[in-house]
Amino acid sequence: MTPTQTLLSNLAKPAQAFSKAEQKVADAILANPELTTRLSIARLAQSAAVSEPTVNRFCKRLGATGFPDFKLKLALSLASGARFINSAVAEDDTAPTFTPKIFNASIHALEKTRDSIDTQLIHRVIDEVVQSKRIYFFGQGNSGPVAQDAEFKFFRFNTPVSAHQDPLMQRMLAAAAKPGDLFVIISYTGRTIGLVETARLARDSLATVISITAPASPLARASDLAITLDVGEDTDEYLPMTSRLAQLTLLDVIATGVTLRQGQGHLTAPRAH
Amino acid sequence: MTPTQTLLSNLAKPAQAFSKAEQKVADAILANPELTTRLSIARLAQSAAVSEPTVNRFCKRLGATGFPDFKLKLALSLASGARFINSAVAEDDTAPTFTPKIFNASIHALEKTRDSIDTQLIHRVIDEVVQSKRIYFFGQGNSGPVAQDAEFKFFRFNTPVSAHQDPLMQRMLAAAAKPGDLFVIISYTGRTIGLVETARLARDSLATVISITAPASPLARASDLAITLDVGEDTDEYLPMTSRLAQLTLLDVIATGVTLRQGQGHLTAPRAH
DNA sequence: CGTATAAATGTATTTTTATTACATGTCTGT
DNA sequence: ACAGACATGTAATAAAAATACATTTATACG
Repeated sequence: MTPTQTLLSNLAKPAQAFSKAEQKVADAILANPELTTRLSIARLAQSAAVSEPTVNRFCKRLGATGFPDFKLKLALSLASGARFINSAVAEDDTAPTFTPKIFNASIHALEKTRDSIDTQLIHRVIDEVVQSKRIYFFGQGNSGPVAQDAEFKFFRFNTPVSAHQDPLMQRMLAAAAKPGDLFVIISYTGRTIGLVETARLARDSLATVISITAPASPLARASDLAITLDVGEDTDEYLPMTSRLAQLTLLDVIATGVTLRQGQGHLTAPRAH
Repeated sequence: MTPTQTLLSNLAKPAQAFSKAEQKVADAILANPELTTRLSIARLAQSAAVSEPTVNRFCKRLGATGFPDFKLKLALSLASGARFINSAVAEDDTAPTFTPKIFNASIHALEKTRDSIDTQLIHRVIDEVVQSKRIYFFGQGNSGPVAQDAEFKFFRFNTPVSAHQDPLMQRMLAAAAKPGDLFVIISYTGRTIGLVETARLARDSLATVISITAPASPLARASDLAITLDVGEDTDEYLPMTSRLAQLTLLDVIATGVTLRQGQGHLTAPRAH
């Protein structure tokens, strides 16, 4: 998905073994990356106080075929907000520094999701939603609020809808499911045993199960349709989960799709609170 | 914010009064925009079957200073998915077209929020959170799930925390508040009378009230500290609310700030479901 | 319908920009 | 201190883009 946009982050990495002159080039670029994308090799060389071939070699070392290609990749990496991505929140961060980092992490998660969504699958999910007689949104833990948010969103349609966070209640509802019921199960990991069993129960009762979960997870396999979100590893110690946002937006997409399908419009319902 | 990235959309617009040769150029670019960003003016001219100066003039007509600048802007507009930005969801949209639109709207909301956040205020909010003995998150309707999400997030800290969506319960808790209690009230409009009264009640009981709400709203005025989010007008008929995402991310920011302040780390708590 | 005029497009040239080849310098290890 | 490798710069070459200008094509008007 996201291509070779590690450029800027590579640049900033202190681990990079740059030679003296190359470090000067890196510094000059970092001083004003935006500007650099519009500079000629001669001007950049001048502002870094090195020769033109040094700049050229620098570009090639970073994986570009030449200076113009480098500028292109730099511009791309700037556009995608990559300057903060990968930049973990550190112990010594303060509000002005970690705030944009967290927002950028969220933005990045949405961009990644946007670029990896299978729209054909979305189409089929919308089909199922439109055809269903009853919709249940299930989520546990962090995904609970997401399910509840979905309930609010889908409340506008004619189909009865409810959200449930309690595992026991989920299980009971799944066991009592009827054909025409649609269960939308939201789980980041897709490995919560209770939810997987609930999905199986619901399918055994001939209801339809759609999950929003991790690729190749047990839950995904146990579902009729699985929208898989690979938001990223959330490896970073201080960065909070961004998966919720992707899940929420995905549900926005589905709700919008249903609205359009029904041709009756009006997601512009009252918007209190 | 988002700069002059209307380039691609301008290109595709049939209304554009291009001359014959220029239309050929536009077609050639549209046929493969990605590739075009790496082409020389000579090659593009060749593939469009026009002369090089025609391409150059074409670029200038579209607001670029020349061909390289044009390529740069084109690349930027591709990277940011700008082909969909500004484009409202329309009746005849299908999954492949409205999906990126909705994601872009969400991304845009986060970008806007990121760029308008008062980090000094965030700093003070973090102070309050750290000093509090007890935290309540209140939200009604669409903000209910946000409050609940916050509860999950703040659960990791030592301070007792709970989220409440029921207006009556909110009111009761506010009336029974004690100094050292912190009420975080989330409301998009900031005009829900119940919530405003709840805020007053809590302050009368000498508790601290922080709101995440609309600028210059009654709730903002009734709070000790108000983080105001002006996400935008949500004017578009089919685009769903994006404010929740901004609220959620903002709470992420605060939680991260608290974690850093406590110097004990570990937002990397178990991440099930 | 033809001519004048303006607009559009192309050709040839110049200028700018990027790359390459090669020479010089600088560091490393013995 | 010196051989060798590596880094950097100088100068020449090649490529790309922009410009000036010529030619063609369209348009308006008598």
